This record gives sequence, structure tokens and C-alpha cells, in this order.
Amino acid sequence: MFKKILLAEDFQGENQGIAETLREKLILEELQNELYCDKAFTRLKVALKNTVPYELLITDLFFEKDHVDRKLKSGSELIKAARALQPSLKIIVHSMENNPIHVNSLFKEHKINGYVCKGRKGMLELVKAVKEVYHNRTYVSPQLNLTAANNVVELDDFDRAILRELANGLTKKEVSEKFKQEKITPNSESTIDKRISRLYDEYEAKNTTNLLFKLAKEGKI
Amino acid sequence: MFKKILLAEDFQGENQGIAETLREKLILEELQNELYCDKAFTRLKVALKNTVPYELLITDLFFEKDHVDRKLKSGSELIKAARALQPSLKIIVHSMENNPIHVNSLFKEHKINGYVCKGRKGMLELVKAVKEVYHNRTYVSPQLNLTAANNVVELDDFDRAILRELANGLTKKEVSEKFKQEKITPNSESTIDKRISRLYDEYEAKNTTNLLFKLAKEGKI
DNA sequence: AAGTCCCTTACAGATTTCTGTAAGGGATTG
DNA sequence: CAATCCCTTACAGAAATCTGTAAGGGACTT
Repeated sequence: MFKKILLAEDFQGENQGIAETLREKLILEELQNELYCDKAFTRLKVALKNTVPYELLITDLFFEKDHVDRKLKSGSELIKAARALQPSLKIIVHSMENNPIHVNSLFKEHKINGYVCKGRKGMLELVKAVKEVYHNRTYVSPQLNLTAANNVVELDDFDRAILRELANGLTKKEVSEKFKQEKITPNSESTIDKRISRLYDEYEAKNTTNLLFKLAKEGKI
Repeated sequence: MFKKILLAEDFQGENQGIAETLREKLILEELQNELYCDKAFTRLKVALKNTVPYELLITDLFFEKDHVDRKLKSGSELIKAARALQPSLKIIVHSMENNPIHVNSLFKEHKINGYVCKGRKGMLELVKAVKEVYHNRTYVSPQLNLTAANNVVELDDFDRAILRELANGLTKKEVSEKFKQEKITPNSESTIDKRISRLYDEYEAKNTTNLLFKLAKEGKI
């Protein structure tokens, strides 16, 4: 079994519960837990330097903001940094996120090794995932049904930038002006119009209000 | 200290973490934990019948749906049922919800005794909350700032009817026509305009898109 | 090099949104 | 009863939204 595991999870209750269960169900030599991404990353770096690197990282995706300044703001940033630092590291994500698209992109972009949804069976699955990953297999929570991944078009950064401003009540003209000021391209009213019209098609929305409402309800923005 | 505590929380990891911490930090005689609202409620009923009722209920608000059929679908339904069954029961809510409006309504409508936000300090706060509630005081996570509670006006049925149609992408003219067909009064475009304008003021929204987005995010529609 | 595809941009016209003014009516109050 | 308040409605003008056409340019293919 893994000799050295790092757990990053900002909810104190969850954090302790996971650590407790893993220690109980698996024979572990070393399991550290951290409440902040930055601290977790520092631990990875130090361990690597001291030639006793971590073998497995278990991390959440969302880390709540508080008064502590931070460079790494989310689990995916931590994962990205960790992958760059130590490509051999095994990574299991343990999160509430249950959108197959997002989960899929974690496997594709960051080569994570396992994904477990938080929930009633979360702990049982996590133990299973650790075992699977230890044997160089991947694990995905069955509820995700990742194979039958849905074909909904993803929003890109530009889409999201526009939608964010519209959600805040700016007009398209104002969005265009703001983008010009902030040197975001493209930025013509016309292009912004076209982008939104395309989203109407993709999400079967009738107007901006309808589009933003739908996306908000789906948690996409 | 409380002699008999019931914990309802559907995330296995969190559930175990909380139970562990409470047993460690407080001198408890009896602490049971349940993953389902219905089971938790049954426990309350049985205990009351056997004349050794629970003294404190700690519950989450959101309980994920799974294959198991259920009557009580959320923490607030559990709280309502529990209050009706056993008015003397102390209740602490432990949830991610951080909207002061919703939290406030729990105190007003269900007379809960404490509210703790999940998060990095969640466990420390929860222990503190249990102690406070034991001494017949209430506890609210400081981050909520509930005293400066917002005075936001509630939506009435007519507001909601308009907003629902706008969210579905209808224009104001179409909403007016629909209301006329369905004999909903008032129904002139003008009145609908006025209602929405009033909501702009009340919710500090700049336009319909902004208003709907805000309300969707606050979970009001 | 020519053809094709797609993105960016400009522009224009019809429709919708938003705001303000104003009139009428019901309910309440002094 | 008159004064007042608030809701409903009509109307009108400025601004914004939405849709379509069209031109230019970069990337990619044949």
C-alpha cells in the first residue's frame, strides 16, 4: 500500500473523517492532512526535496476563501502545480462536483488517477479508489457514468467573460467598452452579439435573460 | 453536557469526522449518526416513546437523493418534523449554506438554536455551538453577520409568476398576453413593467437579466 | 494559388426594454 | 366627504436587444 499520502480538504469535519477512515481501513505509514492548497503544495515540494516524496494526493476541488492569502485557489490549480512538480504522483479527487464534463477534463488535462463524489458512499468509494489507484488503475464514482458523457458544448473563457458581465447587469455595449479598456480581444459589440447568439442555439435559449437563468440554474456560471 | 445527541449528515466522510471530534472534545454519553433524514426522524420518535428522548439534533440542510425512497427530503423538513414531534429538542444546523436570508428564516420559522457553516473552522465552531446551546444560548457562525440581517422584501405570488415567465424567455408583452389568457390579474404590460422596476430597486438590479441571475443565485426562484 | 471555413467587425432595421408622465379607481383616514 | 395613498393602466421616447447581410482576414486543404 502507499507509504505516504497527502490529503487536501478545507472542511475540517470532512478532513478529519477521511483521515480517520483511511487510517482505519488501510495500512498506512504516513498520512498528512492540510486545509489549504498552498500548504499542501509546500508539503509536496519539501517531501520531494528530501527524497521521500508523497505517493498519493487526495484533494477536493473547491477551497473556500478566507482571510489567509493564497496563490493556489482551487483543487485544480493544486493538481496542475503538483503534476508539474512531480509527474509520477498519483492523484485522487474527492469532491461534490458531479458534472461529467468537468470531471472528464480533469482526467484529460491533468491525468488524475481517480475521482470520487462526496456523498453517502463517499468513504467506501474512497477506500476502493485508493486501492485501485495503488494498482495503477483508475477509479471513477459509478454515479458519474463518465462513458456516456454528455455532448453539451463547453463554455470557453471568452464566453464566460461575456456572461459574467451580462450577469452583473452590463449592456453589450458596456461589455464591449470594458473589454477594450482591459485589452481583452475580441471586443466589438458585433462579435459579442454573435457569441451570445451562438449560445442561444447551443443552449436553446430565447434571449439573454433566459440564457443566463438557465446557465445559473445548471451551475455553469 | 448533553446526554443524548443525534447527528444527521449524508456525507459519510463528514459524518464520521464530526462524530469523532465531538466524542473527543466533549464528554458525551450517547451520540448516534444517521445518513438519511427519515432514519434520523425515526430515531427521534423511538427515543421519545421510550422516554429517553434526544436532547440535541445536529443536521445538515441538503441530503443528496439516491435510490432509497424518502419522505423527508431535506434538513429543513427534518427540522420541521422534529419540532412538531418534540418542541423541547435543541437543534443545530451544520451546512454549507451561507445566505443570511435562508439562515435567518431557519431561526424564525423553526426556532433552531444554532447555525454553523461548514468550512475550515467548522469543527471548532461546532464544538463551541454545542456548548452554547447546552447553556440555552444560540450560536451563529460569525461569518454570517446575521445581526446586520438584510431587510430584503419577499417576493409575492404575482412577482414570482412574472419572474418565472421571464426566466423562461418570454417578453413582457408575451407575459401580459399569457396572463390575459389565463385570467391572471393584473395583466397589463404597464403593470408588469412597474412590478419589475420595483424589483430592480429592491434587489439593486440593473436590468432583467441581472435581476433574474441574482435571484437564481440566491435560490429565490 | 484558389477554394473553403470560420472568426471578427460594421451596419441597419425591427422589436423589446426601460423610464417617465399622467389619468382613473379602490381603500383608508381624519 | 375630502384628502391621501397605492395600484392599475395607457402612452411615449430613448436606449438596448436581436437578427440578418456583408466585407475582410487568417488558417487549412487541395
